[in-house]
Amino acid sequence: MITKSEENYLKTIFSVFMQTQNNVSTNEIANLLETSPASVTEMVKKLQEKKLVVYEKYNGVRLSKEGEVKALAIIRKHRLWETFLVRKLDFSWSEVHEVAEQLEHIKSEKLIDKLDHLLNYPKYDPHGDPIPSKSGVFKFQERISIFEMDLNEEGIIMGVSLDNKDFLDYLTKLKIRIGTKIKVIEQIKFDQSIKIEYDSKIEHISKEISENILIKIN
Amino acid sequence: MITKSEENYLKTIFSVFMQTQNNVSTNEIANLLETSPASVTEMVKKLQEKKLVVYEKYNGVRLSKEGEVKALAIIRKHRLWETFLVRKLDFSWSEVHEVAEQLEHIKSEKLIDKLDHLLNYPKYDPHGDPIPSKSGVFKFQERISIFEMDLNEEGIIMGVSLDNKDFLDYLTKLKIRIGTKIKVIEQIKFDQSIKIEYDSKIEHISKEISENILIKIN
DNA sequence: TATTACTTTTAGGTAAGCCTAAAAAAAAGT
DNA sequence: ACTTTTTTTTAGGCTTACCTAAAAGTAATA
Repeated sequence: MITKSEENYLKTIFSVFMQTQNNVSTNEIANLLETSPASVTEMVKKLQEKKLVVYEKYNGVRLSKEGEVKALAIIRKHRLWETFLVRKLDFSWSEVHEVAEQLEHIKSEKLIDKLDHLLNYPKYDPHGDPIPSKSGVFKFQERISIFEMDLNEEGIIMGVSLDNKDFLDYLTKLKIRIGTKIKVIEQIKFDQSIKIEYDSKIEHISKEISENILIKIN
Repeated sequence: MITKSEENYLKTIFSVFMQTQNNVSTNEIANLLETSPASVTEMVKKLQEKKLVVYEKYNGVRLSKEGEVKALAIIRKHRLWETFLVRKLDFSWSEVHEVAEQLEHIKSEKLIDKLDHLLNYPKYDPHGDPIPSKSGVFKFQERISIFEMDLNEEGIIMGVSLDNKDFLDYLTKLKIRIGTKIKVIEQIKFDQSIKIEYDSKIEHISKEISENILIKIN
C-alpha cells in the first residue's frame, strides 16, 4: 500500500523531472511540498526501499519505472477530477486544484474508470494539461510561453504553467481561455511586458503573466 | 481541524446512539471500528477535550451538540456520494459503500453543495437512508424489518439495515429494491423463514435476510 | 456476599511523517 | 587550493493513532 504522503512525493518528483530531465534535489522537493529537507531525505529512502525511486546520496532522486507508473496514475486521477469538477459541477478552473489534491488520493480503480467514461475520455484537463490514459500514455504537446513568442507571431493558447487562484481568476477576467487565438503585437523592452491581440481586442500583459500562458508550437 | 479517524468515531457513535438512545460503550465502538478498546478510550478522551462528545469513565459516550453537527455533515457527505455513484456513475448499490467511506472525508463545502445540486437535492440514498440537509435536518422515516411484519401484512420496501456486498447482491438478484411492494404470505415457525409475494411472484427468504430489509410503517 | 467474568482504563511501546539542530558533503568564491 | 556558503544527511524528538499486557472497575452468579 502506498500512502497519501508517498503519492505526493512521487507526483512532485515526476513533474520536476518532466521539466528538467535531471535528478530532483532534496531541497527542491522540500520547497514544493513545504516540508523540511530532512523529511525529504527520510521519505526518499523509504521510497527507494519500495523500489519506487532511484536514489543516491547527495545526488538527487528520480522515479523508477514502477514509480513512474504510480505517478502517472495519480496525475491521471487529479486531472480527471479537475475535469469533472469544471464540467459537471461548474467549478471555475481556479477553484479545482485544491479539491483535486484531495480527490486524487481516493483508491478505487472502478471509480476512475467510470469517471473517465462519464467525461467521455477527455484528453486534456481544464488547464490544458494532458490526461494520461489508463495505460499511462499521454500526449505531450510541445508548448512555449507567450513570453517566448516572437513579435507578430500567432498562436493558440493550450494551457497555463501556474496553478494560482489569482492568476487564473485574472485570465478569466481577461476572457483568455484554452483555444483562444492570440497574436503578439508589441514587446515592451523596458519592463518586458507584452501587448497581445485576441478576440478582436488588444490587452497589455506583464512579463509574469506572459510567462505562464502556454501556446501550442506546431 | 478534525481528522479522518475522529470523523469515523463520531459517525459510529452517532449511528449507535440513534439506534439505542443509550450511551455507546467502549467495546461496541472498538468492534465496529475494528480497533482495540484501549484505542477507543484514548480517542474518546481526545474527542471530549475537543468538546465533540460527552464522556464519563466507565459510562460510555455520546455526542455533544457540536459533535452531532459534525456527524450529520459526514453522514450527509457519505450518502450524497453514494447517490452520486449509483446515479451518475452506474455503480450498483452493493459497491458504493467502500468508496463512499473514502469520499466522505474530502473537505470542501462547495463540493458537497454542488454535488447536492447536481443530484437535485436527494432526500434518500440508494439504500433508502435519509440524507441530512445542509443544515443537518433529516427526515426520520419509521421503519420495521420484514421479520417483524405480521402475516398477510403489506408494505413498501424503504431500505436495508446491512451494508454487506453479498446481501445487497442477493437482493439485486431477487429484484427486490426500494419501492417494491411486498406482502407476507407465510411465516415458517421452524426456521423463522418467511415467504413473501411481490411483483406477482413468491420468494422464500431466510430469517437473516428478512431482518435486514426495512419497510415503511405508515 | 464472595467469587468469577467481563469491560474499561492505564501504562508502555510502535510506525509514519513530520520537526530542529548539528554534522558531513558538495559547490562556489577568492 | 582553501575558505565560505549551500545542500544534504544524520541524530534525536514530537504527535497521531494504533497496539498488547496489566490493573482497576463493574456486572453477573454461585
